[in-house]
Amino acid sequence: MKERPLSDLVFERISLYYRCVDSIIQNENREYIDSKELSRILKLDSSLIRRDLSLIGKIGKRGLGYSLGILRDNIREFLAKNRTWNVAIIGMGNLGHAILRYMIQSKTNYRVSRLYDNDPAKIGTIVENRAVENFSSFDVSNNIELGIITVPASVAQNVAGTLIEHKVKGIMNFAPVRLNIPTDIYYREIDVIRELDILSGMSTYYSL
Amino acid sequence: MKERPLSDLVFERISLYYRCVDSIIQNENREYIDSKELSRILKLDSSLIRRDLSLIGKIGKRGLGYSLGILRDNIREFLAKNRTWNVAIIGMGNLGHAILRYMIQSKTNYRVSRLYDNDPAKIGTIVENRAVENFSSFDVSNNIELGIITVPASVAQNVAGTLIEHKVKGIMNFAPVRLNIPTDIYYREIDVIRELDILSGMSTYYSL
DNA sequence: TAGATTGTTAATCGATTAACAATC
DNA sequence: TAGATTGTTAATCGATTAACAATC
Repeated sequence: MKERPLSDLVFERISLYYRCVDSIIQNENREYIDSKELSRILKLDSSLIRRDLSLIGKIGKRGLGYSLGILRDNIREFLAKNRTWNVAIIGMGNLGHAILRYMIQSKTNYRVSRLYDNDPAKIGTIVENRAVENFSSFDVSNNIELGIITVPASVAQNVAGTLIEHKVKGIMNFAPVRLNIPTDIYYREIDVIRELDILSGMSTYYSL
Repeated sequence: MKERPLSDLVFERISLYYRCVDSIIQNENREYIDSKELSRILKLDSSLIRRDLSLIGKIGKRGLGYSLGILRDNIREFLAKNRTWNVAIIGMGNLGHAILRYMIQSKTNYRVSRLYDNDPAKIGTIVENRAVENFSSFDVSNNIELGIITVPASVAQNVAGTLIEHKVKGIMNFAPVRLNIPTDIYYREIDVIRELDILSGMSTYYSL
């Protein structure tokens, strides 16, 4: 494995460029966009955008900017969005349900192919055409590459342990706890309450 | 208003300390924790933790560490979690519903006091004891301080415009689009698909 | 007191921005 | 060609880490 020459921040921004470029292609009929306009839309320095994009390749045209189509295709390849990724959701409470439905309607390259829970009342039920399975039957042969954890905080580390054993490539955790994940498995955490704490904290601090 | 001496990163970490300390208080019966142990749990340098906490006050005890109770109380005050914040959710699709239920069950200092949508079929329905209101009737007198946007990307900026007019303090946006928000209103964005893109992008890049 | 850990300043590191030669 | 914008390197800025005096 490569050492880590690119920080998480770079991937965060590149995924942002993708979303932005894709949206422009969907909504406008244009050929090119330059780093100055991307800078205006995304509020990032145009130098930073050019440097980030140059990591993907020399995909710009000097004097013109970036072809929107070429830009989208190259970022898509860089982010490995040209293929389908199999995703499992572990924890079929409200949040798990909502994420499942959201992902179905979003029509992305992520396929939620398995649903898990450990509640006997939920196991075997069908949600959006998928049977909820017992998490203890989680297996490599499922071909799951990404796991979305939507279980309570108290059991999230255990769930992560199983995902790690089965060598998923990435884990997205919605439980309000920092999980211990080996560095070769990529990890993201989303905590809505913490986000609200940040908003209320900043707003209070700066209004004093 | 103060200039911005503290970056968003500081607030992100302080909210993390709160979650961690609160969880230890709930689950263990201990008096003190030191920066070295917090460092181990959160994987942040202990110097950074001490510097962050010193922004809140001289709340540690040299030789001993930090009293968990004092630590929690001080962070709670710093983040303005000692009082209830009135929150509105705009967009009562799957995600809006899930967030509402999640927030009710989490028993936090955030009260979801208003629900909005613009779909006539939803307006007037009752969800978790709250009537869904027409967003065009959104009003300052509602006393809403934080808005959670769970509408489609195409209308998110419009919704934000109304929230801005009514001077909410903070906006949390789940729509996959970067919103234009004045700097005196605090803004956070959560995009599940982008998070998956980051995971798959990092995992692919580093496995080459 | 001796041992330990904080609070804080100085040093380092890494990320962003500015500048500009290359080139479409 | 002239004008414009990229791609890239050097300069700057800001965040993190190391070090240590203060002190519980």
